[in-house]
Amino acid sequence: MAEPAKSSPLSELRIALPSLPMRLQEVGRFVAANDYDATTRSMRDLAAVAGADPAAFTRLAKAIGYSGWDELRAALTEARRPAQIAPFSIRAKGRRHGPNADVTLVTDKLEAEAAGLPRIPVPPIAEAARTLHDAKRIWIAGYRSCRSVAELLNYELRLFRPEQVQIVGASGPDDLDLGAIRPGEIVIVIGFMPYTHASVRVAQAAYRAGAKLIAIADSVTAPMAEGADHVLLFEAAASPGFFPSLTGAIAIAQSLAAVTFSLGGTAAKKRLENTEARLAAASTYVSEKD
Amino acid sequence: MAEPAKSSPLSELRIALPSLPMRLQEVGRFVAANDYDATTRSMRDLAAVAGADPAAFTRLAKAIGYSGWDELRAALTEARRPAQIAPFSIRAKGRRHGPNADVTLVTDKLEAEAAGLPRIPVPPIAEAARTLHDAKRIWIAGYRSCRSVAELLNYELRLFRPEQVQIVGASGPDDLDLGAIRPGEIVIVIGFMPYTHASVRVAQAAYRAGAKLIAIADSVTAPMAEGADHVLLFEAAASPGFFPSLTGAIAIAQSLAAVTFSLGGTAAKKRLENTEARLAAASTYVSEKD
DNA sequence: TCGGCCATGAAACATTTGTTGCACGATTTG
DNA sequence: CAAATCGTGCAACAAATGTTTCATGGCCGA
Repeated sequence: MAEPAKSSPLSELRIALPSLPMRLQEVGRFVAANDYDATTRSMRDLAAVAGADPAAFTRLAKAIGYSGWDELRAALTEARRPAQIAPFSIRAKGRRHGPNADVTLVTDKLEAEAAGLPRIPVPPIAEAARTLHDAKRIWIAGYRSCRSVAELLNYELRLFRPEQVQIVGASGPDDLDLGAIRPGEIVIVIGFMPYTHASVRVAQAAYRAGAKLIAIADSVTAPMAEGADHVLLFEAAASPGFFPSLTGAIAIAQSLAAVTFSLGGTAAKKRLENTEARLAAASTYVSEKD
Repeated sequence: MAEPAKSSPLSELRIALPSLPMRLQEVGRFVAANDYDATTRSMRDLAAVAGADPAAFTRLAKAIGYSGWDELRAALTEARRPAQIAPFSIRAKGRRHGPNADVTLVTDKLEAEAAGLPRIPVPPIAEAARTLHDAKRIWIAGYRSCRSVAELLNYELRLFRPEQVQIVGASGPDDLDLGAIRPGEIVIVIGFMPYTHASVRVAQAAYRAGAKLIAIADSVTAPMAEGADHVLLFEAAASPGFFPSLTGAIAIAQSLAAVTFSLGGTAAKKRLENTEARLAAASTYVSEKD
């Protein structure tokens, strides 16, 4: 059942790609990677650049269900056609229902989130980063959906501060880690309404241990923001939909990591390079090829 | 006066327009108003649509200083070519210093990310959500920084599809899960450049198992996007800073979950309520108080 | 090992492309 | 008023485009 999602010619191409002969795969990849040239330049031109036979393009088009290269190109051209600026009257009406209410929902969501990002107060982020820069040890805590933010922050910070950063509860019960917090260390807690007990406990533990606390939250009245040295605010409820949005929190986390890295100067850069070299040596990544 | 700013062929055209013969003015205006078609369709096609003589296009091109229509079109094509992703050497330069370079950095970052969100192609998200809606089982895979996206998606989907969603490698080696993938199931892989081998392996396993594949990636040429039934694109390199941005990927993940939930109708709502009730019973949340 | 099949590149094909020469009418100039 | 000039459409042209055919070479099954 269910259509194979032939939304764009490019997706049709991708779907069919693995089952094609090798040469057609090459050509197909080339088209996917250079679809702009595919729509503007001639088949023979493309063949010359791609180092392939012109006929391969025709065969590719037929292989994925078009009558020929011309038809494939026409489809690519239409798919690429710039969206008209919405006539405003059209956008207002018919929201919510209709055949593609989904698309409207997502569009609204993205717009709302995009609008929310510039409203994030920036100076506290820079200040918090300076605190992180001086820290000997950094604990990060986030629960439920905020766990994703915590892990991203943990990951990025560890790229250039490997031994000094860790997630609360990563290697055992939270309480073990909470007991290990020392004065002068830093605890970052991420959370928004409704707040989990666990995150509040971390915040309290930090306070009791004499550690500095950075709260990434949706409100200054959030329980984990009480007594925090830095509160970084984002708008969780800014976008439509049923779940609060984490886009702002992610943006903050990334900014925090970026500024902290930049404060680290050459030392941080060096450590990042080491980490990357290690990953490359372990062949974590797919090597580049054209 | 100096040169009249011949930045783009279109402005050259506009400048020369008033001094041209009437018919050429018409054609010139048509080209200016339909420059996308001018780059993609043939001269004769355009002439038919514009209701003009094909020769007029050649004459127009010569009148504004080009050797012929081909050269004008080439210029228009280049002017329209989508911006490349920053070549990395350029991105590093500039900014960097000054009293509050940090604040500037973050502000730029947030702005760039905000600008990137509306550029996310929405229809594929809605389509992918429909596929998810029909799925019996959903696997999610993301490695390194993309793990955070994978976990967020996993979390949100499990709120209303508890038994049907799981992260690849969550409870053992990846390979155990990869062997368990069945035809008709769905695999979601998140990744951007540089791509990890692990994510590519998951995508291949999905393909081999006959499962549907949804790729959330920064490019249609991403290895895990090959053969994917749906590719959801975001701009990882859109923002300044040293790490790619995951904001777009997070926004996509959230949108995907939101649409899938809305497709679930009352059944999904019911299950969400059950989950929330269970969490409340376990007193996960801090009770509201003012 | 043989025979059929498929993938692939080169060349020939008909079609379409951009261009140019020509004729006709309008406009300007002496 | 006549002659020259310019703007314009039409049609023929050579060049290019996309397609098809054919011969070749490799691969797999019998």
